[in-house]
Amino acid sequence: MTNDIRVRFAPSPTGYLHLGSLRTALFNYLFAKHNNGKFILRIEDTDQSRKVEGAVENLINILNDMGLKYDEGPIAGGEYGPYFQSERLDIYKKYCDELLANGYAYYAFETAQELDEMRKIQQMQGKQTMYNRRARNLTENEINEKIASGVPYVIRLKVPLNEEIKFNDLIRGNVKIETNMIDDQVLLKSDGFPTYHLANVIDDHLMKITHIIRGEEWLTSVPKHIILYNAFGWQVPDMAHVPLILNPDKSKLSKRQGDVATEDYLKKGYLKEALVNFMALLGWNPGEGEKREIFSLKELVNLFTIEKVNSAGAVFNTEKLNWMNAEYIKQMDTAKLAEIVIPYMNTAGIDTSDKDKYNRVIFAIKNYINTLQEAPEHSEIYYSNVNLSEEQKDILKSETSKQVLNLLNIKTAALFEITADNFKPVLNEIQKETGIKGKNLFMPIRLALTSKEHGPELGTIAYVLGKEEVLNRLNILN
RNA sequence: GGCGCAUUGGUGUAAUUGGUUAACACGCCGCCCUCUCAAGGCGGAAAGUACGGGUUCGAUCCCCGUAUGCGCUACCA
Repeated sequence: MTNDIRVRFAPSPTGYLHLGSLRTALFNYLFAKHNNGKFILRIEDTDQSRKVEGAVENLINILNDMGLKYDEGPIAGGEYGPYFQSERLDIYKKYCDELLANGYAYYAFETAQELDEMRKIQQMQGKQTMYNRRARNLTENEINEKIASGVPYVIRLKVPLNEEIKFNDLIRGNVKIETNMIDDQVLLKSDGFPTYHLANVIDDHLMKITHIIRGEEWLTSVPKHIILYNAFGWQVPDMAHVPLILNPDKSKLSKRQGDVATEDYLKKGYLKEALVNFMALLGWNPGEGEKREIFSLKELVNLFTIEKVNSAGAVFNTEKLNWMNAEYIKQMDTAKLAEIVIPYMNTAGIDTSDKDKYNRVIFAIKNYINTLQEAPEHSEIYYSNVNLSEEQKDILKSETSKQVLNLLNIKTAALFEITADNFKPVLNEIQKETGIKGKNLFMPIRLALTSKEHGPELGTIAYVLGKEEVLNRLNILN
């Protein structure tokens, strides 16, 4: 690549990784890796009131967990650190002073209450709510006096009036906004911390970010950023605003309508590979006749281009996720599956210490589960005692049932052991010898072995239970 | 309210630089397999591309308007 591609994922540490953020991170990662570029993690922790303990560690862990390893960032380090915005305060201050000196920014002294009132009045008048830019008219003396007497202040962006800002979004094409509609955004808060707008422009430039890929919610603030880039005389990076992820009712994906944290889905037993695969296809696809749906991270890296990202929001469809997760589970090595399912089994009170049996259980349930969390319920028949209802007992009391079960008992006892495929022939023998077939043959056995009308084929059930347990369950009936 | 963005079956998407019987996947329905439930195999219903105007010999694709949805409208990101 001629010039090095550098992108960043810049979350604020909220304590968990929102699915929308996951996808933004994923797209950044895919774009970087596809272009042999660098993927940078930067922590946007400029809001002191929203600090969450341990959030950053968690974020880093989950990102790594998902396979989205960053090249530069907290802990990993890099040439352009620090990667915490809270540790870059002096940098922001310096550039802010530069803006002030060159007339691109100005001091303002309104209190939060005053601004609230201003907005309320504007609202009542049906006007657009924005700062009325009145501090632009303060004289130098007034400003100096206020600062000297310790009045708290912020620094605002002096938005050029009566202009039109145009930019080209890699996903949406041309976008234009009148500067008169743009607020004189606060750049530096009264606590000395920068706002997102200031910090992100400075950091992206200093960190040599070439492409900004972020959520659609930022689209309307791009002009503010462009004004800043221009004020500094910096080149504006390319931008791509990815569509939002939506609830089934098309509102923005929110907690109220289900889980939104990546961690929640991992906990529920969705595989990270499946989750990544699924999220990638939300708002993006390789196009051009590509018929596959299942892609590894590596394949995604190969195929990903920003131009193929959609511009409309995408509904998060849990049913498709379930299907995809089931696909990954089916393809997974059984031993590996057995291992990662253990915690789910143990929480559900299933003892997995008999490894031989446990592995047979996993083999049997592999095609039945969409998520790891569903494993215990499908394993129950192999571990819990048979518990028949009165109705089921009646079925077993019938003449044919007795005949079948007695014969099965004898024939099973005669087997050295039950294997994956020697039980079915036994059933065939019984059918031949007794003339009983179909439901009358199989259902009594199914009930005797599991006390359930539904389940895997009997050969599998018997194999999982093993000879001893099959005989146990048959004998309990007597 | 203002500004911005979006709009292909229920959902996710596809459709060479405007010309296709509008394709694929999930879901749904049916059939096969089968003792049952899944899985798997086969097939089906489901959009004429939000609506209305243009441009064009011809628009899912280009332009305008309307509607709807979403986003932004903080000393939050």
